[in-house]
Amino acid sequence: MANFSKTADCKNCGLKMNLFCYMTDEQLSRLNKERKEVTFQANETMIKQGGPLTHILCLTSGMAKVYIEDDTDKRILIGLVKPKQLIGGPGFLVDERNHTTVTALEETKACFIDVNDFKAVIKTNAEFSMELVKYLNIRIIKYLDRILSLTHKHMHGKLAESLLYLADDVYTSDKFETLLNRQDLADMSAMTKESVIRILKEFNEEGIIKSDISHFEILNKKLLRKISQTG
Amino acid sequence: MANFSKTADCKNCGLKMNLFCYMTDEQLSRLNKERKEVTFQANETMIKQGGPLTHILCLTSGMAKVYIEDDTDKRILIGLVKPKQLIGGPGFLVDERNHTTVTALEETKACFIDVNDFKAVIKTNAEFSMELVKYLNIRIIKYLDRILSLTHKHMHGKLAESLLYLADDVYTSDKFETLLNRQDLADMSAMTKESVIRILKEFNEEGIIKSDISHFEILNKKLLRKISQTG
DNA sequence: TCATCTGATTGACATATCTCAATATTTTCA
DNA sequence: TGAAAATATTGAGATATGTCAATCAGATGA
Repeated sequence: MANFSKTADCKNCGLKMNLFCYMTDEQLSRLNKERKEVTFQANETMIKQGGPLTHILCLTSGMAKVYIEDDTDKRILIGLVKPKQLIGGPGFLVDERNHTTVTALEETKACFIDVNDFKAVIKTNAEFSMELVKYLNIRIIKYLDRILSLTHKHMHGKLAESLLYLADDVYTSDKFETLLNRQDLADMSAMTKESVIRILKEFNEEGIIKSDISHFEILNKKLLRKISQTG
Repeated sequence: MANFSKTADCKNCGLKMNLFCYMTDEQLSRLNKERKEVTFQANETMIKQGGPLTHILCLTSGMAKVYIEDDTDKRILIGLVKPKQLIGGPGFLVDERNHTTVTALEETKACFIDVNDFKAVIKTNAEFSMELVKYLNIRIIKYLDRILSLTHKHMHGKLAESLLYLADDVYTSDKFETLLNRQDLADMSAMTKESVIRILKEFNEEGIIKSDISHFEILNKKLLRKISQTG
């Protein structure tokens, strides 16, 4: 199992930044000594909203989807998590509960970091604290953006935005294969799976994308961006 | 003009907490020496989204409304700010820009705290950093909640939620007078002002509230809560 | 290989919400 | 005070989106 490590490419990449860069060697090695790696199977729940927040998770392999849920069956997929990214934060120092549900999309490994170890680092490492504040602010900006998009954009715009997110931020390619199903795309875009299907069909007919069940290719990105912005 | 001060009642009240409690006397007095107080008239823009973030503002009197806007005229009112509360955070340590637009609802005074002074405190005061992380997490939880509400609730539920927010969090009374107009209520609830008017009328007819243009009284809070939850 | 199950697709229809225009009311300010 | 401007209200009609049920297609497993 891979150790937490400082990586060179993380300081300037927004949400993808690796907070561990800012830990001292000593802190990092303590974390590496204490942490426990766990393997989740596809579709397994890694974190359940409402449950106690005892650990922060850091993905080491695989991919997971992060949801917020309400009392009924309604939910929003707020993002996908990739290796090196942290999950399970918002309740930290607040109510020590999880505010998201995280599910493994495929076989996924994650390390459990005790929140107390995390606290200890904040207390003694101002550099790290600054980066954490930055990380949280990036998240806030992202969510504010999400509020605007999901409330004011029409279906075409919302779905276009989701596709761009997958291409640019998740799979970093305009051609990708995804494990997300139609309902997941719907949950990402705050619409129904039937609407997703209909608009995906339109996008295909208009030559904006080329997609089958799990394979997507963006053919006219400029137009897709425009739809995302004006939609 | 009142100085920043530690107040006894702020440690356990979520968003209303006063971060200054966690500063050392020295830090607080430095902040008090450096800060500049400015008076804004009603409807004046205090912070403009997209503009440079050079200062964090702290309200000392009055009230302000916080919006997020997109390229078109669409916007969401994400909250009201009262004295002692901070405004203008999200771009801090990220892109040093403002991500919200803040407008004075009435004559409002605010102190400008240089972001560098703010940074200096984080660097040297772990206790304060912890509280800042807590504060940001509370905000994240709030926004996640907002995403769910605004995307999945129907108009009745969204408006009920807005009214409860005003009564519980802003005016702390089930009977209140507000400077918000119908458009503001609409922007808060992600709907049109016409819809706000129609549903307000329904709520009045059903005896759930009693309202005229600016005066509101919640008569059946239990039902309003139920509408907010199931709506 | 077939039966079964799950997810994708399609279509018809219902409805929540917005748009726009007309009117009424309130506020502003000369 | 009265005219003008801004805001609130109402109604009719348009439309975006959801709902539900039927069908299809691919995956799974005995």
